[in-house]
Amino acid sequence: MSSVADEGDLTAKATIRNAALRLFAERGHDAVTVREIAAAAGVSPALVVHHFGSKDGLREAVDGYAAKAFDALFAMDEHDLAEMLTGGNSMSIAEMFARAFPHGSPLPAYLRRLLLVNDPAAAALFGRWYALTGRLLDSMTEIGAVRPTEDPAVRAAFFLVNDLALILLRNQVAAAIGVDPLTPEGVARWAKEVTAVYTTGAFVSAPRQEPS
Amino acid sequence: MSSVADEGDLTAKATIRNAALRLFAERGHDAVTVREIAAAAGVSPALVVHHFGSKDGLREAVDGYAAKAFDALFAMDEHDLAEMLTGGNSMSIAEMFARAFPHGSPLPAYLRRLLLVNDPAAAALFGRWYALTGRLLDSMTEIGAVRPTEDPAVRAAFFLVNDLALILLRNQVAAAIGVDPLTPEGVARWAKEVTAVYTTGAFVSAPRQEPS
DNA sequence: CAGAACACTAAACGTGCGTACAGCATCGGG
DNA sequence: CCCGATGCTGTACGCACGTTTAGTGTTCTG
Repeated sequence: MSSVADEGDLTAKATIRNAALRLFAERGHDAVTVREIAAAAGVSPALVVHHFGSKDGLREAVDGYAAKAFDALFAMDEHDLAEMLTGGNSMSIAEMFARAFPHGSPLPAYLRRLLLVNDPAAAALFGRWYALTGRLLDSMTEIGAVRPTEDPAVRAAFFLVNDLALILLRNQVAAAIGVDPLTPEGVARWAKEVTAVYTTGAFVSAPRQEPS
Repeated sequence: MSSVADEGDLTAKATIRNAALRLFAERGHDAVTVREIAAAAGVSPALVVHHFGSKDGLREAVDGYAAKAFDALFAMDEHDLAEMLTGGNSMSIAEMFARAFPHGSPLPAYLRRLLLVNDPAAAALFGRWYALTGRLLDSMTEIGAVRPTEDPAVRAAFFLVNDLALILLRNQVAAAIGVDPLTPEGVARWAKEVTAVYTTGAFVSAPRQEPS
């Protein structure tokens, strides 16, 4: 009853939404109770229902809020596309995540939930990012910055999936290489190696492709 | 009461475990009830508790079963390591998944769940696969099949993560490129493009690395 | 300044959950 | 032949969940 003002001057509704976003991202929708969300937001459970109609309504509100945040990222993406083509310093989705969301933001983890639970909203997001990746690679191929390929669909999916993998497996990668790959230091170290592989390759030559 | 024999000559206990594995993989532990598992296995809910003690006991049994399946994959991995080095036809984890698990197996989806919820078993699995990837790349570097890198830790993580991403984002990739990447046809198409990028790169040159 | 609208709470309700318990067949060993 | 063990079911219990309801201040508005 006193921690409503914990998050600055946010309204109680926004506080509830933020608490739900964080808890949903950490543990999944099913594992979080309305009472927990209310406690985390410092309000009564009934107020959650009062503002959002039901737990599922809250879920939809959180989904919409996250989608808007990701769309903002997407718009920035579109805007920087031309700059990327001319400037030459490419930027991955993971890099944009690291830049756009301050350390500790629950949004990367929420995206992970969405993608791995086969949420339709995440499928739409993936589709848009896939289309963008394809367009970007096409443009870069036209200007000679990227080698042509027989299978541009798979190449675009490969690039996108590699990028998202860093968000999906963030914790495991952090444990493996000793630095969180979504921090500025981590993303720099990661991008350096990835750029090297994407530019010159890693395998020296291909002795054979398929045995039979 | 009659579908116990639906899965051949399996015992009821194994039938329950399989049903739980499939349901857990599809919808997550929390979203599946003991009554659903029992119905899917064609037994009474009480029998689930009788055989596994509790829902959590069932979860542990399923985890152990899945871990054994993944360990078998891992052993095959170790065995094929030398062959890979000499034969030259490299094999990704995703390829081994496609080979080892027949179409429709719930195990890929279960691995996805394990990684999603930051299960310690999944962390251990990731750690072992990461070590294996690092060893493999080291060996291949020694014999001149892979270019040396300043940051072998990140390179190993990059390769592993790209591989796992195909399992994690299987559905989205299937929707994007029009073929399930964990089927023989899909994995062949995917591997061809990935090998090309890993061998010759995709970017023509690197104009700049980091602006400031 | 009356009164509607709004933000919010305490308490309770009904449902579906995991689980416990008692009992019923079937069967192998003394 | 019996009898403990095993596999399995029907029923019921207690609890935690999402949600409802009734009510209390507090704030806009005419």
